[in-house]
Amino acid sequence: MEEINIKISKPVRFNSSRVTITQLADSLSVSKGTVSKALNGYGDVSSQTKARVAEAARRMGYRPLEHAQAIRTGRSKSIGLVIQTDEYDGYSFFLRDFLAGISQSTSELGWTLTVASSSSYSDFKQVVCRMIEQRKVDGFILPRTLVHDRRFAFLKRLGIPSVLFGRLWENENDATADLGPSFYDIDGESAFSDTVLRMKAHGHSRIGFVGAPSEYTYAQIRRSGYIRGLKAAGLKFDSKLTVSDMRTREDGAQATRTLLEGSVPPTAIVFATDEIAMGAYAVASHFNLTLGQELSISAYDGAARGSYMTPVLSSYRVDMGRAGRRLSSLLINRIEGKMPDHTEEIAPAKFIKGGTDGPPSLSSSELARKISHLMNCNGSQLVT
Amino acid sequence: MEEINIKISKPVRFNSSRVTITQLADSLSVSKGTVSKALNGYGDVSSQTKARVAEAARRMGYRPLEHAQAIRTGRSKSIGLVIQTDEYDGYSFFLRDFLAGISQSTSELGWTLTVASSSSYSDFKQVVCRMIEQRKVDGFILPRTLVHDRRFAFLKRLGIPSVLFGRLWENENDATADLGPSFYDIDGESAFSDTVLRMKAHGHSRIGFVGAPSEYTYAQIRRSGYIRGLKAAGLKFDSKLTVSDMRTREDGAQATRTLLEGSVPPTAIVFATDEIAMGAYAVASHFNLTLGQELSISAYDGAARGSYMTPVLSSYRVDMGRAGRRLSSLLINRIEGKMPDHTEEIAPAKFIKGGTDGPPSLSSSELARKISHLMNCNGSQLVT
DNA sequence: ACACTTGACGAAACCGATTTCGCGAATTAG
DNA sequence: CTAATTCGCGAAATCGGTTTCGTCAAGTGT
Repeated sequence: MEEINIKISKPVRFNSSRVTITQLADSLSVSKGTVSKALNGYGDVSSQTKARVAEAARRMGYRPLEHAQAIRTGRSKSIGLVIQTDEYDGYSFFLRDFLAGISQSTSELGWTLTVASSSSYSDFKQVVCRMIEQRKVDGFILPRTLVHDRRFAFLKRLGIPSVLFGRLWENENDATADLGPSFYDIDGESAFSDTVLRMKAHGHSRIGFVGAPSEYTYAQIRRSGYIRGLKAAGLKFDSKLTVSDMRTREDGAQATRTLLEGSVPPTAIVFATDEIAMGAYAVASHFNLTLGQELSISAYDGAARGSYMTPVLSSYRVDMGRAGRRLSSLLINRIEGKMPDHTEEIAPAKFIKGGTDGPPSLSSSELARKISHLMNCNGSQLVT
Repeated sequence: MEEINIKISKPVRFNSSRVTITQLADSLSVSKGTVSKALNGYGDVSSQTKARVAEAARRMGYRPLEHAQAIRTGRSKSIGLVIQTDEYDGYSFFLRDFLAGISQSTSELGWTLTVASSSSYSDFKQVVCRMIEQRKVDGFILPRTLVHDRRFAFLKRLGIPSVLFGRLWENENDATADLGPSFYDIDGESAFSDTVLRMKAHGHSRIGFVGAPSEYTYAQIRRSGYIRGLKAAGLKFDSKLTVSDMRTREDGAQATRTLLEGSVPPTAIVFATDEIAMGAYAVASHFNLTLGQELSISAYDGAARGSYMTPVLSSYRVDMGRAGRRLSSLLINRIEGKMPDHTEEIAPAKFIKGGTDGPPSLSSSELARKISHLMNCNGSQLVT
């Protein structure tokens, strides 16, 4: 009987240096089923084996191929973000920090961030369907919630998990045990309430408000903060001191002008966003009013946009990186079932003192007189 | 022989409404191998069968599951973008349009966009390796190229396709047939050359330049455009009229001041970015100079950032959406082999006339006199 | 007319995981 | 001490595709 040396050379395809579950199983002389079960915490494996497998996996640097997992489990370990190109370019200033926050936390948890864009609601639906059908993502982060947010309703109907940046406003499901969506939001209400109180403390008693487009939840929240502040300050709400649905700097200028030309004008105006507030600078300079003295203004925004102005706009800063991080881990934990279906988190905004608010140097009637005088002299052309 | 009716009820797992290749194959009574080969254009299938399969696929709305393809082919039909959080927040203004452009084109081609972020170069390497190892992406778009871009070199070494937004500057592989990276870029050189010529046409003859951080390719390109413009205008380069490596608005103010306090100050200054140029406003107001008359300035940026200033900054606008779209389709076509490995595309920037450039109302020496007079009176405190 | 290529397709292996199922050993119950 | 569970694990099916290989029929050369 002769001995034959047979060398079976497995076709060692260049495996791009990944360790597969088969290699790991072979090296432990167990089946790959056992390895899989051990790593996924089935009760089916002895704790001793579990430890051996875990140790070997760590040592060999094994990481399961998520594509392969996805085809069996239907989970892709990826979350989706659809940026909307159809809306006013409001949050483009914060987008970078927001994205960085999301992707940072996502990647720390071993997940992936998939970004798409949509130019309309029907586009949104299409994009989402494609991603879901292809199982590219397991859930979505929805930024910039609307009062009646069809996006959330749509995803909910499809059974796709989502978390919102911002709240819904409506209470459509009040009778049921349905708790509504999970969200992370900034406490805009307190910020605006505080702003009013601060103005009151400066000595203002006529305080105006210029609101953002009312379809956005944040617009409602900021407005109700303004009203809460008035109450707390013992001032009464005067609809002649408020304007709504402003969007751009030009809108803001127009609104400021409208308020100032009233018979009893406000000596302080609170703006829903920095963008809108920036319109006030042109009007103030047109009426020759020193901001922070003859007219006080304050606003709110996620970024230091107002810091480009002179004087620097008093405003609130939002930590968008944190928002992204929290939302991402909220969503992932929820998908993995590590967290109750319903979570709410509300973070404070941070006041950034600028030079545009202070004690009024003119009373409302003095201000009215100054303005009407200028109107008579100058006509009404105004460069924004 | 009795006939037995056996009803084999396949376990109809809820397949989330996807059509699988098996279903498609069954409905055509061919094997799934044939279907796959037909759809992927193998020569192994008769053109008649190909047509039948294609027709049925269309009719049934079959779309192969990309995860499943990925585990066999190693291709995930997804491109990656790593946004960098470690650099000055320069392009955050354009990020939204850029992203929207990328994802739009990506999605039109049936691909996906995966976004990650990194806070350093070594972080970048890690992030990239993870994505590659997991075969999450087939290639990368690299924004904001550096003169010596280690990111590109790194990916090239790994054999991962990439396209750059911006060029490299170095010519490291001149002797070889290596053509360097594919890129899309904006013709900043012409923009700056044109700006100098425009200033010359206004009547300026001392034209300064304030440059961006020299590690960025765009900084080199803009600077060389400035120099080309000087040559074309018949002016000679004076190193006392240029400053480099500026980044922020404060840097810009400092640079402006340095240039203006020279013995023969420039009557016009060209800034590499809007951000830097915005520092000039404070200096101009400090020295009581009217922009667009006593001092002309012009800049360049991807966004209308300068439009927040009064007067509006004369500048260039870049179509970031288009950049994103082109880069994405460039990369995808290249990965699919439909395009040569090397492609260059250079698009023009669009001049946006503001109010900060015009004929000089003072000569350089008059300007110098005015400034030195103010310096003697005012001391040198300057608020930016 | 016969060997020889070529064309078109099915069967089956494969990619890298998860999950079901069944079996033998160890443990518990009666 | 035997019967019934429970435990731990391997074998094999599965997910939805791609790719290799073998086969059989039709077409070609001499």
